[in-house]
Amino acid sequence: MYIRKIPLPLHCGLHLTREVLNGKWKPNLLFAIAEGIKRPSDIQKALPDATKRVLNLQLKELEEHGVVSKKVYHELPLRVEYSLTPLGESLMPIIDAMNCWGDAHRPFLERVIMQGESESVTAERKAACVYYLDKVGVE
Amino acid sequence: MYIRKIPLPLHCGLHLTREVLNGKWKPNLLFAIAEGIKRPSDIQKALPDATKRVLNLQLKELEEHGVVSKKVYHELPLRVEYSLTPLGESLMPIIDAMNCWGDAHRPFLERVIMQGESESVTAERKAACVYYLDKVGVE
DNA sequence: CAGAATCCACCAGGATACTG
DNA sequence: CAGTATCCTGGTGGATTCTG
Repeated sequence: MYIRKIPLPLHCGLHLTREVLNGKWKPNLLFAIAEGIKRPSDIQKALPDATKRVLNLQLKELEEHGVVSKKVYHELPLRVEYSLTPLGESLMPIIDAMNCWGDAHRPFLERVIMQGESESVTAERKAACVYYLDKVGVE
Repeated sequence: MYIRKIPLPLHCGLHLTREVLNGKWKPNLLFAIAEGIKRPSDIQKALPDATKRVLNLQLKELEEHGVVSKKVYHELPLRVEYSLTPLGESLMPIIDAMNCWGDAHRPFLERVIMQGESESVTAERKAACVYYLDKVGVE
C-alpha cells in the first residue's frame, strides 16, 4: 500500500468533509448510489467519462471513510452491490444541495468557468459577472 | 495566461459546484470571508498553513467564478478587502453544512482518515467503522 | 501591506491490458 | 461480471524570492 509523503492538513470540520468528498467522481458516486444505482457495471454506465480504475479507487476510499458499504455476492456471474451507510446518508443533503446550487446557476457558471479556460478578455468576464450578480441581487 | 490541456468534465450540477469549490483552501476562504475576515493579511493569519501564493490564486479563482469580490483601496499602506457576492452568500449554507458535518463526525473521521494514511490493518479499520456505524444507526 | 515570478515535488486520474 | 497492474501526463499547491 501507499504511504503519503505530505501530511494531511488541519482539523477543521471543513477539511474533514473535504477529505471525504475529495475526488473527481466521489460526489457523483454518492449521488448515483443514493439513487439506487448499486452495481459497478451500472455505476460505470452512469458515469461513462470515468474509468473503471478510478471509480474503483474512489469507491474504495468512500468505503474506507465509512460512507458507503460494499456487499459481495459470491455467485456466478459475480455480483457486487454498493450502498450508503447511515453516515453516507447523512451526507446526502450536502450532495443534493451542491447539485441544486450548480444546476440553479448553470448558465452563469458555465460561462464563467469556461472563460477561465480560454484566457479571454477579463473585462468581458467581469461584465458577465456584474450582469449576473445584479440579477441575483434583485431576486 | 494558462490554457488548460485537459478539458473540464461534464455538466452536471455536481461538477459545476465542484469546480467552484475545488481547491484546497477554497471552502475555508469562503468561510473566513463570510465571518468578516476581509483583508488578505487577516486571511493569512486565519489560514496559517496556506501560502500567500496559493491563497491569492484561489481567491482569484473565486473572484473569477463570481463568488467573492475584491475591493482595492488605493491608500498607503495599500488596503484590499474581499467580500462575498450574493452568489457566494448563496453558497454558505453548503459550506456551513460541510463544516458541521465534519465537526459532528470528527472523532470517527479523524480515525478513519488517518488510518488510510498509515497502511494499518484493514480489519481494525473495519471494526472501527462497524462500531461507529452502529452508533450512528441507533441515533 | 499586497501580490507576481520561478521552480519543483507530488499525486490524481486517464489509457490500456490483464486476472479470476 | 468485478477488479488489479503498469505506465504516464498534467496540474495543484508548497517554498522561496522579488516588486510596488
